[in-house]
Amino acid sequence: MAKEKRVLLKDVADSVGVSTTLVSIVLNGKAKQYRIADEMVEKVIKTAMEMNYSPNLIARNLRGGKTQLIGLIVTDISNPFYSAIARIVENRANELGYTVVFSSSDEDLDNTKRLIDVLLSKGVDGLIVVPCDGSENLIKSIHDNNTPLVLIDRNFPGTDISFSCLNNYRATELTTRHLIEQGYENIALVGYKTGMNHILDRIRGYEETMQAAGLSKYIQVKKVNLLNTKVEMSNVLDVLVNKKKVEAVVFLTNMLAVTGLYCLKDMQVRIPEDIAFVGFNRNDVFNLFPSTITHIRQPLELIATQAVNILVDKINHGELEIKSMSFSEPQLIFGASTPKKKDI
Amino acid sequence: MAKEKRVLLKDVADSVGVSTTLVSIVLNGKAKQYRIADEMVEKVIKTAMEMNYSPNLIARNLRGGKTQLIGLIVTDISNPFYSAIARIVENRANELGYTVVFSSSDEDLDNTKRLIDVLLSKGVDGLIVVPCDGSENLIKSIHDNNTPLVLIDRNFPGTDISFSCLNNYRATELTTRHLIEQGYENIALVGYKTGMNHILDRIRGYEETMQAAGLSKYIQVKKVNLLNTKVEMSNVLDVLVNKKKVEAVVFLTNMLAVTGLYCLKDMQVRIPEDIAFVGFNRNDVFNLFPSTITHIRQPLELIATQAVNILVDKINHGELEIKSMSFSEPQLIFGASTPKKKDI
DNA sequence: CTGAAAGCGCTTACAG
DNA sequence: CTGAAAGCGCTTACAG
Repeated sequence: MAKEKRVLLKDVADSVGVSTTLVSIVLNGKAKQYRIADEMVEKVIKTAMEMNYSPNLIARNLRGGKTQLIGLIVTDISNPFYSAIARIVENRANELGYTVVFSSSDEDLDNTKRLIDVLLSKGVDGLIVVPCDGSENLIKSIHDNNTPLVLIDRNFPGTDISFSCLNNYRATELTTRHLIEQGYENIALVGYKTGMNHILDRIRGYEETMQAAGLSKYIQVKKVNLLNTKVEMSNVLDVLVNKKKVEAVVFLTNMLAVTGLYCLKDMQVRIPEDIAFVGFNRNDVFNLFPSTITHIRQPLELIATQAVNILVDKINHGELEIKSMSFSEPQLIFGASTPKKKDI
Repeated sequence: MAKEKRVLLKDVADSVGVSTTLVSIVLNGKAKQYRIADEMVEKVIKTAMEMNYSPNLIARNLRGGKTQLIGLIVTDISNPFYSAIARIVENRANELGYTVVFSSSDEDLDNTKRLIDVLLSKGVDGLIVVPCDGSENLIKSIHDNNTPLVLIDRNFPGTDISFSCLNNYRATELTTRHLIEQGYENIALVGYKTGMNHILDRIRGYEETMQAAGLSKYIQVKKVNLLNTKVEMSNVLDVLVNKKKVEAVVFLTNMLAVTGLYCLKDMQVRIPEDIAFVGFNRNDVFNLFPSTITHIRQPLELIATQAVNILVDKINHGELEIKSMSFSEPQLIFGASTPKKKDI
């Protein structure tokens, strides 16, 4: 129970009877480069193992300026969508020898700024960020400061900041086209209030597809507030269902879809008998629903893995000037919630 | 776009025209202690602000041996239960000036060992760990090595390792007593295969309460495997419902409860008409269920906050020898899934 | 092939 | 009140 002193490089060196330089070289696999004698290499490694030596990364990092730490800023780690991303980021980062530090911004600009400062002062080698509304200038300044940085899930078009996200336009284009093919015309969209590009792209995908199909007069986009979503969602759906008599509704995020499901249930509106329903991303909740739910599937594995790959490239090869854009393609999963209209 | 050099302590010192010592003292709030002149303090702080100086924590840590980093090892950050804990840990850690590094062990001993090594070599000041089955010796050795360590969610009784977890015995005692009061007798339990104490305690709470009520002959504990839970759950529920004719079933984790809900739905077994149902922890899925679900509520906020508090105490006051045991009390949330038996 | 020494950016006795 | 210097534990030119 005595405070065991940690084994230092010097301890190993003393034990073998050589300099710390030699031990450091051997343990960093540069023996050949320095043409160290084979027996020496063996002896050093053996001793280090026996003494259970592990380098103090802090010291190593102070020297080399690298921590092998990646900072991940999401809006809320307890949101299943982001914790799923976090897990994939973690796995890929581990494979590449990195460890992940995470933080939640709660979609707040000041928080984001503070978190980035904290993470940078902890010495993270780079950042993966889900940017919040209004953070474009902040992110740009970090990027211009030559900090390796990759956006995930959302991006800033027109900047040279790298990102990995869904092809959002395509997601709603696919969805809308599917609904039209199934015979629906009065199709509504439910998103949330934000200036962020991922949502705007999803809205455009819907609007332009409706327009191209000559259904402009049915275009209606409802935006709820992210805060008291439940109340607003009830109101929005009440209008859409009872006043506008929409035939199908598309939700732009997973949380919106789940909330929508609850509200429709409360309103005793049946899916798909009374209204066709399309969600965004899979959710466990869908399992319990009488009919399977049609939804957009994001290739999360790909999106998150790409983000790490791009970031580590930047860190290692100093490819800070190069902008990597990774748009992953969505998949539409057909369920019973969007049957051919005549089938109802 | 030029690589801006980071502002160093020395830069500030040069700018003011004093030594780094002085700047360091002022910026660390020790001006009074060293009786530094007020104008000097003001000038230093002003200059540091203007130059946008932020200390290199790596260097500071190398010197002081502290990183203000906490390592959190859960079984899977993408499991909503653990991501909820992670979020609370994050919040409390931030309040206390710490940042969280997280890792997922996948309930695997070797992973746990590797992750602990990595986190320690990153220089985390302490660890919060959800220990996996068979990790007792590993954890003990870390603890004996005087690394600040707190277990969360699960604990090792009979050791002097601090922990913050639910009063697990009480959870199933409450539940079982409630069911008995509602008039049920043939009550079954579904857990999973593990030697970990939290599940064993929950089983004991059930068994001893059944026994005390003279219902020993009805005691039946089913254990599914965590891997292909779905298939095993179907089989288990088939036996319980169709063969054993149980009147009520209690699930020992949230994932088990949700899976149970799906399986019962597939089997077209109605809740509560055909069987009474008790879940563990709230889940969004419950919202969609025709009747509200009776479930055990863990005070997650308290459990996670306590874990951080205990850990930071250990880190700051070196209270490594003191064992802190925090058992938080469960709450039974009554729902429509466990009505009085005669009401059915 | 191997070692003495400088240096990464801080903090903190120690000296004045 | 203030500064010169040592030291945290490494790595890496530099010298031999």
